[in-house]
Amino acid sequence: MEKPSIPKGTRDFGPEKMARRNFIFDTIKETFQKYGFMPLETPAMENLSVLTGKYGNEGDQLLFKVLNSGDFLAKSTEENRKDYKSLLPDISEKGLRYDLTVPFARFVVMNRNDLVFPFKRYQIQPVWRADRPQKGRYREFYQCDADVVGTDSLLCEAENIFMICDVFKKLGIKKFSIRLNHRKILSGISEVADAPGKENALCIAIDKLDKIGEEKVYEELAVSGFSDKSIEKLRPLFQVQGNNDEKLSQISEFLGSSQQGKKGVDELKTILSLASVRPEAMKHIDIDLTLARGLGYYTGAIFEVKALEGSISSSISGGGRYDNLTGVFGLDGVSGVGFSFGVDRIYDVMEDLGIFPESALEGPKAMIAYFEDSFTDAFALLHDLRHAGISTEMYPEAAKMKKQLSYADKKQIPFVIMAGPGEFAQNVFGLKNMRAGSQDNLNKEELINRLKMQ
RNA sequence: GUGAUUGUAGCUCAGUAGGUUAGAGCGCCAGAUUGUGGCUCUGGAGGCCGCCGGUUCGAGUCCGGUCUUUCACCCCA
Repeated sequence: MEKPSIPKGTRDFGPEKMARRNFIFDTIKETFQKYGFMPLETPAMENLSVLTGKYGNEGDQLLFKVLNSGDFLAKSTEENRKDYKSLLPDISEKGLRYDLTVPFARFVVMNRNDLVFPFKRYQIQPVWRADRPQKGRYREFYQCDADVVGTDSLLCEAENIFMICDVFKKLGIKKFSIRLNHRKILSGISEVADAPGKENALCIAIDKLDKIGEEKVYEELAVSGFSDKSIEKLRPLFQVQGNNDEKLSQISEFLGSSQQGKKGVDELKTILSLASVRPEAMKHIDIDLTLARGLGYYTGAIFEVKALEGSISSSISGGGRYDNLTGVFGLDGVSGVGFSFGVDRIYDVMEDLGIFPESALEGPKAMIAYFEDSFTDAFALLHDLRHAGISTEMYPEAAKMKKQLSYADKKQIPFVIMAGPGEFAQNVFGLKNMRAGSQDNLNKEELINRLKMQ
């Protein structure tokens, strides 16, 4: 006998975990819908032509490829078999989706004539990456994306911030910070540092600030080819402090005449002023010039969310604006803004804080415990209870009372209805509250009404 | 992709210097209690010691490989 196993970096989710995960998913879904987003699902597999080249060289390596069916090897040429890169197109033309954004862009392009723009969609599906697993990093994980495409309005950014606040409030995560920055400010910074073309290297280095410290960032910049002079010009950047308005005026000064930078600052000011209609949301927003976010396609405001309580410090949500999402698929000029919740990490944060509500358990409300002689009567009562909308089950066989109650206990079913022949004859049932250990005698109607109210 | 690390019962983990029959706690099953779960007591089941190969009279223990786990880097949610 071979011991069963699951692939590296994948997980099973048992009933308790699913109850908790569904609580998170449902909360996010409700919020997305409340803000007018419509659901979308795309296939697990995409054609490799859709996926490759969208995530950089690193990304292509992390794509799971799907082998063609049939005798694919026969179709390959001797020449191509020499190394795997040239062989690949012969043996694989499909891959598992790597994120939800690229399939979404593909969908928008394919359906551009039928969609109502601005188009708002949300999408909650698993994605796959052939990465090496680590703490909080899996080869299969869920993304919860919401994007709106076809408008430049900064209202969207403000709404994203509100959605984040709504979701975390509902989940019970009270202390979190939404770090906000702007890609054009970062461009402006690289202009000021006389290194206009090196924006990416600048972002990668700056993004590591809280992880490796200021001096190491300078070292990294030097390695990436920044001159000492450039680095020296960057120093004031790390001295920026104060509240959000103060930070923005300092960075405005730092950026001087940079047109790019000025536009970024102006946009952030607008977003802040829009967000100010909800003062409690403003408390979470934190302008942070060192926030870079890796994804290459962002061009406008970017933001990232971290929990400030508990021991999980990685980001639990994030997003930003992109000017040309669909350009690679031949549709230019579609601007959009989107963000995503990291469900796995939100789960970890909530577990760490012990804030999952008990109602997240998705078991039945009641169980009927009965005896051999009352099997048929119990089965009929079961139907009546379900018909009244009460989630109920009965133990499938007339086992010993101890066994039936123990089953209810383990499944954390809150109520057990004691229903033997005597009970049915007199229409008086024992309703046992498993939590309290107490028991009341009720007739069928009272029983149903009582359980409905619970 | 680079460098480490882990693997013993369903779970968490002991296992002395290589030496008969591999242990504990929790969980599971049964009974004490024939119509009442949790608590207690008694008993029981359950292990190719990750897998393959090597060293040895003898390997859970030492060596090599492989898979897996965890961690750092790269990158990322």
